[in-house]
Parts: sequence; structure tokens; C-alpha cells
Amino acid sequence: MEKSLSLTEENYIKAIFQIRRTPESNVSTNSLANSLQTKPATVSDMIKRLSHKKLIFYEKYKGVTLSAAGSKQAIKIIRKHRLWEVFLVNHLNFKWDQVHEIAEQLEHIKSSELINRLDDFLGNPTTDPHGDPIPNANGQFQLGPSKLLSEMTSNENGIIVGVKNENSLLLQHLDKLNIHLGLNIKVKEVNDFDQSMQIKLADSSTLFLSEKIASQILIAKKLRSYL
Amino acid sequence: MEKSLSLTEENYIKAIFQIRRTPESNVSTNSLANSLQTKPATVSDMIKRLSHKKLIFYEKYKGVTLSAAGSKQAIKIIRKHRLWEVFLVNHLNFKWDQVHEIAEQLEHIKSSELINRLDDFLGNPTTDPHGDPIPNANGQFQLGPSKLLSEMTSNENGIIVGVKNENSLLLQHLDKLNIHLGLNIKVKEVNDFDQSMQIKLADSSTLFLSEKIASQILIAKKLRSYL
DNA sequence: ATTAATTTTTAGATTAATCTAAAAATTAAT
DNA sequence: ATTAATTTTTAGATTAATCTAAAAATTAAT
Ligand SMILES: [Mn+2]
Ligand SMILES: [Mn+2]
Ligand SMILES: [Mn+2]
Ligand SMILES: [Mn+2]
Repeated sequence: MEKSLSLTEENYIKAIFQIRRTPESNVSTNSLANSLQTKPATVSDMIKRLSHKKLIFYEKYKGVTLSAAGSKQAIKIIRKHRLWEVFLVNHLNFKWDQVHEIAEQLEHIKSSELINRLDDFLGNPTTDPHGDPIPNANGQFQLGPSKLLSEMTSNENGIIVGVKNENSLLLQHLDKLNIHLGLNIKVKEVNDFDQSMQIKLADSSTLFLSEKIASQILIAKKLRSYL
Repeated sequence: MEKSLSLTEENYIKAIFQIRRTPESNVSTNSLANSLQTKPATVSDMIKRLSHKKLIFYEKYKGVTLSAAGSKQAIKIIRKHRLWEVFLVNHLNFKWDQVHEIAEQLEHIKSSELINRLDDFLGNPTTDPHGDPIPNANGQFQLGPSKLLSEMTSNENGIIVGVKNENSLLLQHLDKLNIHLGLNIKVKEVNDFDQSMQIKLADSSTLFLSEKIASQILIAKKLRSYL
């Protein structure tokens, strides 16, 4: 009974899922246009179609929210995206900064049989190469509490569990600094003027990070547990 | 400099490559329409576009042939299709009759880096699960001499090296008969009336095959060697 | 509470891919 | 060599996805 979406429709649904703060918060036309690199007029049109298909709730000038059906589709796409990323990194030796673009294509391959077998082949991973949780076949995934490194204050500590952004330049920069998932860190000092910070690693070495970078790194008290 | 083709364009180029007998022989509008499950009028339109892009040579009412650029593209797509089929069968435990449809999607994923790494990951296989040769990264592949089982006469023998068709029902039927690639066979008798035949296997057991099935099985004197 | 700025929608076009129906060209049959 | 049958193309429409320009609605600023 679940009608198959076009590639474009899938990208819209996924973008809405990713942009919104909470499941209830509305996503604006402009933010979608921005995220999908298209024009607001185009978004307005597509929104009507998705609304007609009952994938989103839409009130003119008030933005959109995902319906249950829409969320389900979004989670499916994200599951595929992240599983393919694991495959690319773990089995084809890609670096974590090289896989996003390819996964953007692979996430649209239609075959639940395929994705479930891939999941098994990969050993049912619970996080992708960027620390993001991978939904299981039922679409369930649990996101442990985490916050941005930039929100931490002096002497707080925690573990790096993810990056907010998959921009290649950022990921390469983190590589250069030897910052990776699972790393234990402690905030030594936060600069009042520009919010840059010094952090201490487990081996007692210290690192200097700009606010721009610190605001892309997700920290948790302990490693997040997923379904 | 190589402009990227749309999914539809890729399917046309591949169909032309697969339908033609020799690189020079013309492919008709109707045969393309038939193969692509579309209407002749649609094919006429698309043909103009591909011709304009210099991927095919086209003369009105005379059918089309692939240009060098077109052939190159076709071979790339076929390479991807077959490598993905190997992945699906060898690593995700799909049966040979289950992979074609999924590979039809995967063959359009754009990333030569991806496909070359996949090739390495798979151990640079030379044939796909159906016995078809896999072009290498330069697009070269060598097709050893082979003919249809239905073209063989009494007492001729050879090795099954491929199937012409990837229809699930055919492949499942062959499975049931225990007919697989690499099998040594000998033609015992050909029925004059319906061209059905009895073949003898290495273990001296015999099998009855209709002409319809025999005309789908490719036989070679020895296993084909590929680049 | 008006006015100004911003956001969103509508109107009208365009392109790729598709279709049906009819016309034109080619090929096969008498 | 005509006529008939078949194949291919053209003409005219449609749908999804996109755009620019202008209108309408909402939100922010005085
Ligand atoms: Mn990604
Ligand atoms: Mn990721
Ligand atoms: Mn296939
Ligand atoms: Mn195959």
C-alpha cells in the first residue's frame, strides 16, 4: 500500500526530517529551499504534492511537519544512507569525509531485501562513520543525550560521539587534529572573547579549537546506546 | 569533459549496446521501444537527443548505432551492473535469479572511485553470476567463442558458460534442473519435430530440455578467458 | 497602528520524458 | 509496378520538476 516516492520527493522528506528541531516544529519554505539548493517557488509547489500524498501536514504560510507516513519514509532513507556509509568506510576503505556524496545516491536504491541483507553483512552496526545512529529495520533508533562541545564549560568532560556536519573540509581538519569518535576530552579553558577553547585529551596533550569547530562536535557523558 | 547522462539516457545507450548484433548493425526504433517498454514515438524523440549529444549515429528511418563515446558509456554501465551482481550474490547471499532488478538500479550510481574499489573488494572478478564477462576499468573485455545449446547437434559436447536471459523463472528452472555454469554437457539426441533435446551430464545422468530453454544457454568448447 | 521588510505563494514558462493519433516513409506482397 | 502492410516520424498533449517575476501574506520596525 506504500506508494514509492520519486527521488526528489525522497530528498524533500529527508530534508524536512533533518531540518526540524522536534517532530512538531514547522519547517519553513525558505529553509527547505536553502537545504535543497532550490528556489522557494519550487518548494511551494512540491510541498503541495507531498501534502496531497499525506506525507506532510501543510498550512499555507505556516510551514510543514511530517506525517507518520512521512517520518517513516524519512527514517528508511536515513537508515539506507548510513548503512551504505558504513559499507563504504569499512569494506571499500573510503575515508569518512568521502562517503556522504555517494551515500546520497545509494540511499535511493529501492529494495528492503537489499538493505536488510546489507545490514546483516555489516554486522548490524548501530552508528555510521560520523557517529550518527542507524535506525533498525523497524525504523527505531535511540539517540542518547548529547550536546555540542561549544556548549561545555571549563572542567567539564565527555566523549566525542558525533559530528553535526559532514562537510569534507571539516572532517579532514578533524583528522589532521587526530580528533575522532570515542575520544575522551576535558575542557580546560574557554576564551571569553571568541569562545575558542583548549581541550585536554586522555594522553594529557592539549588542543586549541575555534568556536566554529567546537560547535560541530557532539559530546556525550558516555557512549550513546542504540537499539 | 564527459557529460553525465540521465538515468533514461543511460538505459537507452545500454539497450542499444545489448540489442545490436555487431557494433555496426543498426538498432531499430521498434526493437528499442520493445526492450525499454516504451512507445516508438518516445524512442524517436530520445534518439534525436542522443544523436545531438554525439552518443549515437542516426539516420531517419534507418535505426541507430553507437558512437565510440556511446559504446564507452554502455560498457561502463554494464561493468557496474555486473560487478554489483557479483557483490549481491557473493557477499549478500542473493540467488542469481534475484539480483538483476537491483543491479538495474545500482548500475546508475555515479562514482568511478566507488566502482573501482568495489571491483578490488570483489577480487576483480572476470564474470558475473550469469557467466557474462565483466569489463575492466578500461572497458576492455574479451568474449570467448560460444554458441547456443540449441544450435548444437547430436554428440557435440561443451561447457555451459552463460545464460542469454536473466529472467527469474528461467534461472529458477535451471536451478531446479541443477544446471549451472561450468557444467560439462554432451548432446545425446535432438528431436526433429520440436528441437527439444536430451543432454548427458558428466555423471552420466541425462536431462530433457525444450528448445525454448536450450536457446537460452550458452556453450563454449572451453571456459572463456577474459582480461 | 502603520509602514517597511521579509517570506511565501501564485502566475506563467521551460525542459525531460512520456503518451495517443495521424501522417509519412519504407518494406513486403500481389 | 502498384497496392497493402509495417515501421517510423511528426504533431500536439501531459506530468514532474524546475525557474523568474510579481502578488499576497506575514512578521518586524518605527
Ligand atoms: Mn552522510
Ligand atoms: Mn553519516
Ligand atoms: Mn543483470
Ligand atoms: Mn548478469
